[in-house]
Amino acid sequence: MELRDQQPIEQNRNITEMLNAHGVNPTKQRRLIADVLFARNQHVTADQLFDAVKQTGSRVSKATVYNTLGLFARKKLIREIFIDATRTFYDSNNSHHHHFYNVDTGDLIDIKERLAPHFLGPNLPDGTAMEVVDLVIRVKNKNAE
Amino acid sequence: MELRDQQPIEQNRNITEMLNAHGVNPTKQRRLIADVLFARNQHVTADQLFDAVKQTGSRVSKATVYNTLGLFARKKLIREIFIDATRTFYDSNNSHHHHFYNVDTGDLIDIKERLAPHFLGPNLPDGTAMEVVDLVIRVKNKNAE
DNA sequence: CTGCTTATTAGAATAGTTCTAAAAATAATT
DNA sequence: AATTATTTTTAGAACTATTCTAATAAGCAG
Repeated sequence: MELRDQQPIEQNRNITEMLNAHGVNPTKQRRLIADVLFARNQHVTADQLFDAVKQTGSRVSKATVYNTLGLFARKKLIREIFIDATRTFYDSNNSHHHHFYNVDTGDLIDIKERLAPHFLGPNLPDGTAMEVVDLVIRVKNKNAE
Repeated sequence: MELRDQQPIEQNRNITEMLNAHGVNPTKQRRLIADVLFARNQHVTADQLFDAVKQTGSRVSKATVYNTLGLFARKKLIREIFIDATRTFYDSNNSHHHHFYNVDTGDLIDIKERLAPHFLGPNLPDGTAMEVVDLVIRVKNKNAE
């Protein structure tokens, strides 16, 4: 059996290193959550992630899911995307990119191209530093009235 | 007395015309809400607006404030800004512009410069049309850790 | 007027998220 | 190893912004 096939172990070591590298104590629950979250690039709600972790047979409380997502976001492991008052997504891809949001279907899609104004930095309000640029392009279906 | 000084009446005519022009039936409550909302360029929450209307001595239910803000936003009289799960602002300035949000102070500030990628239009997902471009640049205080 | 549609209302209900206080796990110290 | 201190997790209650409900009121057309 090749190392390549031992995904879970590899993944797990990577995850632990990843958490450490971002100053996150890699506890059991955080690793369980991260395993599911970083299995692929995805946009998930806290609730979806809570269910997804349950699917794996592991048990993590909802409070921990919320705490962990908040922590990961603060530590820049993931990105929070606030679509509206009832839709907060967490993006397992923390790289600089932006999103389309289809208001008719609820789809949230990555934008590949770099669009955001990096050149804007110098014009930030006095005494502030850039935290993150959130660009969401809301689109609607053409057929929908 | 010059016409210029008769703000309320002028304002009121303008408001009514404005609502009509956007296909909004200018009912009494909607005019009351619009009077307060469009008195100046501002970012308000539904609750703040509810209170502000009350301050004027008029009475409008909270449900109507929510309904009206939703309607105005759909009709593009105003813009909704989703800062996070507990902060939805309504911007009485519906022109194309963007925002700084200071995560430490909660301040939401207009960005004067045009930054957003208009040139992006052609690359929208299949079968969709542009609705709105929401760009929020989150900043933090330099002194804050 | 009379009926028909639209708008408003108070308050209940909902949904997403945060809080609380206790238990459990982990780490540090003797 | 035993003890203490610190951090993390947990269940469930609490909270908050928003939406829903179902009744009333207002506006309009015939």
